[in-house]
Amino acid sequence: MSLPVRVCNFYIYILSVSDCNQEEVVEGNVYVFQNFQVRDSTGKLKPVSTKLCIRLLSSTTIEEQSNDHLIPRYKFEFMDFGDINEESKKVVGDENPEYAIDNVSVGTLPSTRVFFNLDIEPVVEFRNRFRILVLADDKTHACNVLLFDRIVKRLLGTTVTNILSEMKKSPDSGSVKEMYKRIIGKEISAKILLSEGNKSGESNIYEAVDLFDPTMLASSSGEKSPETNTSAFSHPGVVPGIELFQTPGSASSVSKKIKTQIHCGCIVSFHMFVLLDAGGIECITCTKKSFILTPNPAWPPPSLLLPGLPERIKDLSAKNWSSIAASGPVPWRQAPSLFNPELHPKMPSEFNIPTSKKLSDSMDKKENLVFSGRLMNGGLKGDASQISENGSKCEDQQSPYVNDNPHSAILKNEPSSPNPDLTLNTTSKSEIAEHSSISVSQAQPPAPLPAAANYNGVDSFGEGQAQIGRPQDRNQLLPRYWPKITEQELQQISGDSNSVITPLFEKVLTASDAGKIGRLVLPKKCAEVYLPPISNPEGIPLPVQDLKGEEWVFQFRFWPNNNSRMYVLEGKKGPVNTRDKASAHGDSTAKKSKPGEVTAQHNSKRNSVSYSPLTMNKANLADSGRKSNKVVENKCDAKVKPAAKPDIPIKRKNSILGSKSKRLRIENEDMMELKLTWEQAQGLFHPPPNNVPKIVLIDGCEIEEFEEPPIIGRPTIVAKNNLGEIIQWAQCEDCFKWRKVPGYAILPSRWTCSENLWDPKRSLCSADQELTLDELEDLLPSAGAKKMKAEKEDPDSLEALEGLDALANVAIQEDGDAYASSSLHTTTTKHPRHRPGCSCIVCIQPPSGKGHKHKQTCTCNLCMTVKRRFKTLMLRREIKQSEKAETARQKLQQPEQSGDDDIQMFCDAGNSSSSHNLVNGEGSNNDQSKKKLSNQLDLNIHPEREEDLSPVLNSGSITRMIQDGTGGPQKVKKISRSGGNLVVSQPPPPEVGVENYSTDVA
DNA sequence: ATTCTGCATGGATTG
DNA sequence: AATCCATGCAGAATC
Repeated sequence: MSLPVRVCNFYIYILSVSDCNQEEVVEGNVYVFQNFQVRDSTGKLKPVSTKLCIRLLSSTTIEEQSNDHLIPRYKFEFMDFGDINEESKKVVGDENPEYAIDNVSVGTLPSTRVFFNLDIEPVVEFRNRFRILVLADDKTHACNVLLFDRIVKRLLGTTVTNILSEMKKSPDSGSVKEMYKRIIGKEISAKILLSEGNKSGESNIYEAVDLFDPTMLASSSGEKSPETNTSAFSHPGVVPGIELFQTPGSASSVSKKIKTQIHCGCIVSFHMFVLLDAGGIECITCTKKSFILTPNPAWPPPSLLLPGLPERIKDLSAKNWSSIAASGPVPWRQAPSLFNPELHPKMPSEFNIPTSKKLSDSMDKKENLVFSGRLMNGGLKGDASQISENGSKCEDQQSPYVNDNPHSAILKNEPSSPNPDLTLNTTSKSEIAEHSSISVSQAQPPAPLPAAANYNGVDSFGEGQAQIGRPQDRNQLLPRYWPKITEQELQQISGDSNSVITPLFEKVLTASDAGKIGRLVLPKKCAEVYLPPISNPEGIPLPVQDLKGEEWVFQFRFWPNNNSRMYVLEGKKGPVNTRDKASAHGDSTAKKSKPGEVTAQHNSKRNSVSYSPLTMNKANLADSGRKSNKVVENKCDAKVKPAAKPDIPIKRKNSILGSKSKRLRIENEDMMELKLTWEQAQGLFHPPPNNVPKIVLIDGCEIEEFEEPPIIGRPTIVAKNNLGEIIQWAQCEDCFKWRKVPGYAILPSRWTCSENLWDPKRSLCSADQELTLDELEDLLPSAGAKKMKAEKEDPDSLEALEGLDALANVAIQEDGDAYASSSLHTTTTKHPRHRPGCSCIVCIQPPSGKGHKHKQTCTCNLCMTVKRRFKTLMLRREIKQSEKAETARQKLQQPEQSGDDDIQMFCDAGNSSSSHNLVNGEGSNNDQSKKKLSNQLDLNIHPEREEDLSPVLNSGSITRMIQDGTGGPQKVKKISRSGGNLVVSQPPPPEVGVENYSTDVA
């Protein structure tokens, strides 16, 4: 026995241990040898290429050094098999060349005691090189073997290395084909190690531990081919082929593959063929041609789904087949057992073949007809009971599954049981072609399936409606991801198209999904089960078709996360771009198609508040996958248009509050505040004053489009006074008394009597209410009654209304609570950003909610700034707009004309109360007026920017200033609220001549 | 300054 | 305890 022994930092080997107790010497351990001979090495078959060896004597002492970890345990010198085999031929005498080869070969052959750290790159490369995959044939048509170089050398007379070299030199050389011809049709005897399963008849998968060319090694092998009478490659319609490949990762992988004829002259590579039902293999191209005719198409091969195939190939070959090499010649069927996720728990997923498990399970019970199913390459199954030849369980063959995919992890623990669902009573081959790729994948049907259920793409928990497919493996998903779309909805979606939509999963969009970041987190299992497997974090483009047939392209990718993956859809291409352009003006559209349904388009990259289930459908998966990579159809329940930024079609749901996420779980109080209907939410928004909406028609829906952003205010009851003028009745937040305010007034959400600037007599809660109960009742039917009715019908409405106030209040107070209490209108800011050192009003005032109320006489920096700016503003405006002001005054004298709303509004306000006379220009010395104005002013206003605004100083223009928080003419479309069940203040009508709003209602 | 990108974090959920 | 995943965040890239 020869053992490599490390001596003085180089390796020699022990020539003889005959006189020594060799049991003490174990390969891989470190010993201290004493009293031994050193001599020149002899012989050609030696484990290390050193010129010296030692000879152990009876006096040799051996002491193990168990704790010496500084000495490497192994040293490897790699040679090509061909070279070794060549050398082995030169040896004579009692040196057994086979022994030599085995002794230094990789894997777990009987005489091999060489173990590799499989993670070492050279080892991986070595193990993946120089082998030939041969499609052999026996009665089961399911015999695939892997030939190593030594066999190849015997069969072909040359090594795989030489073949590769020749291929490189002359790719079109016919010599390679000639070489193939020499191997095709050969009878090869396989040395089979019968497992217990083989003996009992439970398994027809045999492990070939060695192969022999009977013509060359007949004498050395007493084995007889089990199928000597069967033409090894005689299966009709299948021309046998071989594939020879080298480590793809070592260089440009494609060029290193020797592609060989499979049939009909097609060229395939290892990753591009499909196992035929009847046995044998077929190239992808031909498979595609005949796909529709085959009963059991698998998931579209990755090469069809993934443009970025090379990465997959690389991983596949480098990681998976390496184990094949390690196990020596084994039935090819078993090879993919290396894909056992248990063995490669962190290996990126390569295959997503949900079919494999099911088919494999079933076929296990069918004498391994598993391979008669049309499986994609790799979708194979070995026998878990297979034991490596040396008696130890081959660590690379433990898994019965081929799936090297973490996707398959979901399958690994599932019992292997026959599945009656597998009965393929194909009623329509075309349907099968379109369905089976996913539907067959269900390992455990969610409900007992009818015996011999028709497998036509319609599973049991569908209603059997044609054209509506259901994924059969949804149990792999958490229930919350189960598609919940109804059959009717599916039918609707399918519409006239002949496409079959199979809902795959749904996900309720989270805030981050719908956020402007444009990234949708996919549930891991959903992604791994239904979407093409990806191995590269960059992912793959994933075309998604929306309901209108427009195609989107998301980037389906992942990033590492806690030793796992986080799958996301991000980015977009396609129709969204045009939509972006179309609405790239900051439009914010809210469209009401019908009550309760809203389509929100908000292109300004603001967060959409829409949360909706995202249903991923698989429509014509197989077909689309082959033809256009159109893999997944994205569907939303509501008729929605994709929001600009999330780029995910979304629908608005009434509530998102059921989310499992704690971050989305809002406290009860907040829930109440947010529990409002669309109409109620709309009621919060007051159209910008003096802003005549444009009516636009979108999809047949009238939409009021305003140039100004809406104002969030307190709902009021709109009525008319005895003069027919529009007024509003507002309820005090504190005393609940109703106060009359001008029709144009827009009140803050938390409005109280003290803010009743129009009627000082009733600016205290102690003042009596103008309205009698009867009058109030008269009013309520027109407005409040609706509200009350709504409340009666929906107990939540009251809460919702309260919520409205709260929401409005929040909105109003957001930018400065110090002013909210005394402000008539919410203020917004044009200030783009408040940087450190900014001296704007916002920045110099205390943080929101912490400021004190500023009295009229306050001379703090804030107030002085307000006054100063206001004064400057007024001066500039007065000068510049003097002519228009004159015109305005003229119009003031013609109250019935409402051509200049701003002036009207100003005059109304000015005349409505003697205490609220706004002053033209410098005349704004009335404290209260100033207070009011200051409260209404955009505190960050830049007078220069205001010059193009409303011409004169008036409440309307001021209001506009106040509301113009975003600068330019940002359009805000507001849904027409006519007929809404919530009466809110209407856009301030161009009322004129309202002398005194404190006049009692007639 | 804003957006994009990749990753980290930690609560929620599952096994 | 392990895993999922919603979201935050820092740095890079881009506007």
